[in-house]
This record gives sequence, C-alpha cells and structure tokens, in this order.
Amino acid sequence: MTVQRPARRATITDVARLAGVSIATVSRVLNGTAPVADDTVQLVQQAIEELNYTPHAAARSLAGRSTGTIGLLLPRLSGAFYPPLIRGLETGAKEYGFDLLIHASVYVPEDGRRRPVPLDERNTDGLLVFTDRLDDAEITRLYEQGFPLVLLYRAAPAGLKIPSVTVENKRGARSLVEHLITVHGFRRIAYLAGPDGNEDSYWRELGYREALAEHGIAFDPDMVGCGEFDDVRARAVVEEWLHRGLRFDAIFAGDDEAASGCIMALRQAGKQVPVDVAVVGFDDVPFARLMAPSLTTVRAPIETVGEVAVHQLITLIQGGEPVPFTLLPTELVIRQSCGCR
Amino acid sequence: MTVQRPARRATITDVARLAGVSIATVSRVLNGTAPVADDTVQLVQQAIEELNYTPHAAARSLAGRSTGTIGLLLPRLSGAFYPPLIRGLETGAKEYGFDLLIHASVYVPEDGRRRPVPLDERNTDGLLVFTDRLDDAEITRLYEQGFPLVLLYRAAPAGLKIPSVTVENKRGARSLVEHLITVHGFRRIAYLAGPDGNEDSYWRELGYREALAEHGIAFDPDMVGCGEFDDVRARAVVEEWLHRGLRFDAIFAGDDEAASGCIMALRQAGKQVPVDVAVVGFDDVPFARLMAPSLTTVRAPIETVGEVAVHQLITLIQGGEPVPFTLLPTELVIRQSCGCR
DNA sequence: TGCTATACTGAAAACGCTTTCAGAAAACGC
DNA sequence: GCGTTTTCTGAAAGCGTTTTCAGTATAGCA
Repeated sequence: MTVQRPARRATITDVARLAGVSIATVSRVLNGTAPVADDTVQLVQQAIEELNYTPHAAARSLAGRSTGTIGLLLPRLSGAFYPPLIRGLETGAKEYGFDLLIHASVYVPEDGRRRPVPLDERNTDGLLVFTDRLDDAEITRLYEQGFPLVLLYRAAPAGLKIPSVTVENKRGARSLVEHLITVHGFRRIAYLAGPDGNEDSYWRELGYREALAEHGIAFDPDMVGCGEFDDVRARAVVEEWLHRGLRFDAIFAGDDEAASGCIMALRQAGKQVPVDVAVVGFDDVPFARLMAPSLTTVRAPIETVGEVAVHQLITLIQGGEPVPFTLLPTELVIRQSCGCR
Repeated sequence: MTVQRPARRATITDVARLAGVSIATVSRVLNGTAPVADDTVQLVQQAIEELNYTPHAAARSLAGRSTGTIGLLLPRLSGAFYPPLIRGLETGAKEYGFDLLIHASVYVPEDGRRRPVPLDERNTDGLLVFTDRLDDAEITRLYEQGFPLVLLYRAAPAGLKIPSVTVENKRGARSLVEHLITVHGFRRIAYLAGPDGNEDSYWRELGYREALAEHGIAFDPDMVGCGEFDDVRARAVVEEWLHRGLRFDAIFAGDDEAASGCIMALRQAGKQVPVDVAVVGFDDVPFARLMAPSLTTVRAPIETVGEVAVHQLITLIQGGEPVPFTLLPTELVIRQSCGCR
C-alpha cells in the first residue's frame, strides 16, 4: 500500500520511476519509436495503467511531436447550417483517429488589434479554416511554413496553393431562380445577400443575376438586401421592404436560415407564403422540409463538404497530395414554398 | 534590411534579442507581473510588434500559467439543440474575455479503453462538462485536484460539490402531458425516451408518469420507446410502433428533434398530425415554431443555461463562490401539433 | 574464439515559457 | 553622506515531453 499521493496528475517521470526505467524508455514504449524489450514494455504498461497516466499534450507538442488533433476555425456556431458540417467533420476525423478541436471566434477586433487565434501550428497538426476572420496574412504565414491548411467555402488567397472545398453555388442559385421564372412566371424576384465579402453569397448572387439576364429581366439593385444568412437580420430586412412598399412576388433568401426569417416577416404582415409571395432558400438544412410551408431550396451537401475537407487535410498532414479544389454539386429541391403543388 | 528568416514563428527569445533585454523582462511586460521601466516596455513592445510575436500557448501552460481558455466537452454537436447552447456559452465567454475550445467526443470506447479527453486541466482553466462520456472517476480526479468544473444538464456524482446547471425537466414535462390529457382528452400517450442514462430524459419521464398518475391513467411500459433525442432514431421507433399496430393518440417525443422524426414517420404512414395523432416535443429549439404543424413544446432556456454555466465556471476560476445548483424554469408553449387552434 | 552488427537502454539537451533569486541602480530617510 | 528601501533587471531552474548520442549487452558470423 503506497501512501495516497495528492491528486496530482502522473507524469512520465512517475511512470519511469515506478517501472524502474528511464523516461526515455517510457517515451519509446508510448510512441513505439524504438525497440524495447518485451519485459520492459510490460513493466511500463503496468505502471501506466496503475498511475492512470496520460501524456501531457502541451509538453508533447512543445517537444515537437504531432498532436493528433485538427482544428476548426469558425466565425460562429449558431445556426442550422453548422450541425451537418460538424457532423461531416466528426465523421472524417474519427475515421482517421484524429481529434477535432473547434474554436468559434466570437471576437470582433473591436479595439482594432485582432486577438491571436488560439488554434495554430503549435497545438494542432492542421487547420480547417471556415472563418474569413483569419486574415490572409496569417494564412499566408502558416502556408509558407508548410502547415497543413484546408479552406472551407472560400478560395485561397491569390497565389497560394491551399486546397479548398466548396459547393456549386452559382449553378444551384441559377437553377433555383430559373425555376421561379420559368415554372411560376415570377419577374420581380428579390435577393437577400449573405454577410459582406462572403463567397457563397457572391456566387449565389451571380447565379441569380445570370438567371435574370437569361430571361430578359433587368437586374434591380433595389431588390437586393443584406440578410447576412441570419433569420433575425433577414426578417428585419423584409419588414423594412414591406414597410417601404417594395413590390416583389418572390424572395430568394440567400440561405435557409434567412428564408425562415422572411417567412416569419411575411406571415406577421398577413401575407401568405407561397400564394402572396414565394420564398426559397439555399442549403437544404434539416428543418427545411419540416417548415410550413416546406421550403423549396437547393441541396448543398454540407456534410459531404465536411468529410471531404477533413480527408484533404489529413492527406496533407500525412504528406500526401491533396486535390487542390473540390466543387461539390448542388441539386434543386422543389417543395412548396415556391408555389409548387 | 535584415535577411528574410524562414517563416518560423518568433519566440520570446527573438523578442528579447531584438529588444536587447532578457527573456524574463519580456515575460514581465507580457504579463505585467513585475514593474518594468517605461523605456524598456517601449522597446519590448516594439520588438513584439515587429516580429508579430504571440506567446506559445503550450509552452505557457507548461510553465504553469493560466490559459485564458475554457473547454467544453460534448457528446456530439449535431442537432438543433446545440446552437442555442453554444451561443449562450459564447456570449458568456466573450463577456469575460475567455476563449472557448470545444471538443465533441466522437469516440466510443470501442476497444474497451477510453481515449483520453484532449481537454483537461493542462490546457484549459476550467471545463464545462455536458457529455456523460467523461466518467465519474475522471470528474472526481479533476474535482479533487481543485480544477474548476461545471456540469451541464447533469447532477454531480455523489458527494462532490460541483456546480451544475439544468432546467426544470420534470415540471415542464408534467405540464405538457397534463395539457394533452386535460385539454385534449388523450389517454393513450406514448413517450420517447432519450439516450440511456440521460438525466433530462429521466426527469421528463418522471413528469410524464406523474401527469398520468394524477389523472388516473395507468402507466404502460409498452408505450415508451427510445428515441435517443434523435430524429432518425425516433422516426424508426414510431415506424416500428405503427407496424406493430400500437395504438396511441399522442406522442410526447422527449425532445423537439425526436418530435420532428415522429412527424415524418406519421406523415409517411399517411397519418395527419395533429388530427390523427398529436405530437409534442421539448426544448423549443428555433425551428419548432416553423414546423408544419408548428410544434407544441416546452421552452427550455437553453441559451440561458449556457450563459449561466459559463458564469459559474468563471466565478470558480477566479476563486469565487459559485451557486451550487441552478434550476432554470421551463414554460409550456402551446402551438398546433397538439391539436390546439 | 574473437569481431561486428544489433537490440536495448539511459543521460542530457531541447522545446518556449514563467518564476524565483539575487544583484545593481536609483530613490528615500535621516 | 550613509544606510535602507524600492525599482528594475538578468541568470537559471523548472514545467513534461521527445530525441540524439553514447553506450552496454547480446546475438550472429567467420
């Protein structure tokens, strides 16, 4: 019976002492980096078991080993869009035995100076970058250092060969708006853009404009507002439109989240969707089919994006050659909010 | 013009050299742990600026400083339930200038041995524990070590004074089921439990049973299935019930996620909600009001749970006295899926 | 049998930081 | 002007790992 130690976490030294070997040996059995005699392995493993030892991640990464962890940088985590993405990432990470550490950068650089991101080359083996907060300078630095990076829903800064994975935004948006025009005969279609500088939004707007042009409808800047892919923002914009007396027979809400905001605003104002005005979204998040009316949207394979991204990242980490650019197909999903059926 | 260094990250030594001081001094201006002459501070800050230096978190935590980070341990991250929770946590963390690192433990201890959790006392200042994966032994160890811990939606293991925050599950469930009974006259009400061992589920079932008993309805074990708070699981269970010919006029789905699964199963089978069978959920996640039919449920202040939890944790971190147990009130939200209006 | 390659092991340096200790310089009190 | 604080600073130890280097047995081979 040994005396009860203070509940201090066991270190490699404790293990070594208990097993009667040097810490170097313990490290070796831990990592399998050099041959160790079977008996010794036994001893060490017993000691590890007994002390309930786990290596100190910080120390390990300090000493320059891999961390077995990949990081995800997000602007935020609220919204129906993220769960499927995360699920895809989890699936991918799990498959390769990596841990996923997530940082939602809630910080706005209010005081002018941006706070350092707590996830970087020193505590992860690679980074998935979704946020546009991480500026190009930081990305460039990491890239030049050879640190594995994969970009989600955004293209690499000019000149950098960083793999990125995204979806066919333009094509999806275009077919969606074309449906509105050709099937339902709508001509006054409003668009709710995403956050400023958002690439998804940029391409979706392009698809929207192309569809308009294709069918001889003039683009009217008054018909585009900024819903920021957010339900409350979108709601406010639509309320403002209504208040202003803007006429439209359909709204392409930018994404599903914003679509739900539109519907709430319209309902509040006594308008029926889709008979008075049609509303369509983008993404096909899980609740889209459950909404009243069920939402016509574009299915973006969000979960697949996650899986592919992790796959690319881990390929990179393991020294392989990743696919530089992945564009996942989108698919029109006709339900009722456009006026069908 | 200095020669372009390899894109190696600057260390404290680089800063010290550039500023012409010792690393100790740099550390001091960084942390304000001892008085430093104004001129020296200037010099050091200039050097930091120039080298774009950020301290190495791992090294810092190794050397025994606080990390400015709190960790969140979750079983998973997919599902409509999490976004509001996370939003609350983010709000709270931001308020105190802490970073939030999230680990969704996707790992099942398949090979018998549980993998170490990558978030612990060595890389965070405190931990929010949601998952039931983290076993009592580990919790106990951390607790005895004096490490700040707050439990979400679960009570502390016997004897440990760990603050926990949760919602009035029993009361909410009870009033929900009573509504079904007294207002709509339902007698055959099925219940979909959550994952095994889940405390929320335990209390909700208790509320369900109490309501039944109160109104002289016998509890029938055949009428409870396991939906695991998951839409696809719930859907499967309801399909199986239908297949088996189980009779029920209402389903209390355990949570909103499961409720949406129920509705899909029923719709698939040609049953109308709520005229053929009523469905009610729990949580009032954002999409509940948008569903068709809109979901009668119990509003659990998920976001508030997050905020309160962070608050408690940070109180603990800063050496204060936290509230040992917080029980947030729930509120019945009547919509249409129960048959009202 | 003697020599060499191989299996195994430990000492010690290194990773980037914080902190203690002690010393030097400046300020203060009389 | 002299002792005594106080302010400021640097050297060095230590945090828990990995890894290099230098061994010492042991096995293999002629």
